[in-house]
Amino acid sequence: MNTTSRTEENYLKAIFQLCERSDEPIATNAIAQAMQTSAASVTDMIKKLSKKELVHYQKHKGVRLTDTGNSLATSLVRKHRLWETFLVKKLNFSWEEVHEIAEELEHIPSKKLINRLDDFLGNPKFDPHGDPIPDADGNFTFRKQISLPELAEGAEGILVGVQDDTMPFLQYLNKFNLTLGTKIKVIERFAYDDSTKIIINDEREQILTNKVCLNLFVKTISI
Amino acid sequence: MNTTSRTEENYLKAIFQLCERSDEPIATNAIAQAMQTSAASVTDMIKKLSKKELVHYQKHKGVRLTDTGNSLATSLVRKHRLWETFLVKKLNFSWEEVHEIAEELEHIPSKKLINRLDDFLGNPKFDPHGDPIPDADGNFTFRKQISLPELAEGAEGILVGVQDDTMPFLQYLNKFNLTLGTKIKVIERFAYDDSTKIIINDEREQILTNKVCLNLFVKTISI
DNA sequence: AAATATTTTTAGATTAGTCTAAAAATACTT
DNA sequence: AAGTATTTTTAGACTAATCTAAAAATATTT
Repeated sequence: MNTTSRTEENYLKAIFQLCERSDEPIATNAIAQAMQTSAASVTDMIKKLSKKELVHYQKHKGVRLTDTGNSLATSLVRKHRLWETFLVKKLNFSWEEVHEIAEELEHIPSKKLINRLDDFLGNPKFDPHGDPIPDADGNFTFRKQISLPELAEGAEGILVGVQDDTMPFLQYLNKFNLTLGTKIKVIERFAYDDSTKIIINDEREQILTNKVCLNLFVKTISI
Repeated sequence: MNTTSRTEENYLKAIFQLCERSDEPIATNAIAQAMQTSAASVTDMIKKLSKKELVHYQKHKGVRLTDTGNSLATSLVRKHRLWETFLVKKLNFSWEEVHEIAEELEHIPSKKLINRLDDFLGNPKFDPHGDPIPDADGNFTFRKQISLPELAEGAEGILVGVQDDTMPFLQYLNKFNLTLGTKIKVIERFAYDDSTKIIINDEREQILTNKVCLNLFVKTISI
């Protein structure tokens, strides 16, 4: 049988996501943590995926996705992000609450379904979180993260990282609810003192000094 | 745990559907046939569902759904039919090809999702096959089948049965592609000879004699 | 009502995915 | 480089859902 179970799919996706940040092979323990399961279970599953040639694996050396494994995982990400877009744009869900439902929907197998959904949504390039949606061939625009001062006036972005990761700075951010994933819209830049007026999560206005802005990385959203 | 697995859900739905046509308790074998599995597996599952109080069961006496079992099955039917409607009305699937996909989608658990989908579709009362869609409380209009002459001019129906089931008649119907599930729209009735002009599947016009019409049962569609 | 046929249930095995506990391999520390 | 700590793998067991084959219960026929 050349079919993948829901569980196998979830493992593939977890590995895919762990690959995104590093080119190193992925450790058993890292997968166990991501999947909320034991290292022993992960080893079992890795062997199975390896036999199916979905991952490259040598004992004690971690795993990498094969090309088939990678394209399978990419198609899961495509489905996940298209369904999220559907939930937000058509069913009026807020973009914090869609993840869990999309985790389910992404396992619906029909290729025709997902391509029709893609068309129905107008072939969006990015999902409501600002993450790129792979097209039917698995290609997607990599959107590099930029620092907040590079974000144009009027543009929106998602907070995805910080330069300065010392406690005082992180505490400062927390005070203003500037947590990872927060949506930031640049309202205006003031040349006088280089400060920037933003709106946080479409709700609250806030002024940030240039020093703070330089330490924030965002991904732009263009829906 | 008060949660039902995908497999349990499929059994409940099968039992529900077998209940629809008869008030008798459902036989193990009937379920086995519907589920394409062995009678032994059915007995195992029945015991499990009985322990969960989703079915009433006595050995060798067949099963019935309990109230909870029934409302669970009803909510599956609701989901199935709403997703089918979505696929046909929004994603332009033809209504023969949606069943299989809806079999998957009906297991997505979120109540909020299905209610939003219902609203998005304009709270339809019937699915593309003409079957009634239960509302959020599990109530649905029972639509009795009528013979074709009872269907008003301009109205549409789905062919669901025949009175005369002799070979010559069935062959006659086949020649005109009047198979079960065919969509029939009444264009005009001619008093002169009691014949009826219909459109078959939105495609082909056809004239039927009264004798033929009297032998056809349809369910009306009101979308 | 006895014999036969059918249906349903039990018994015991199988597979996928998981677990814990112990063994083996690798990595770190001094 | 030797000893300790950590990570990974193996071994063996568990659960859900299934299977086949045999036993038990019910239904049908003569």
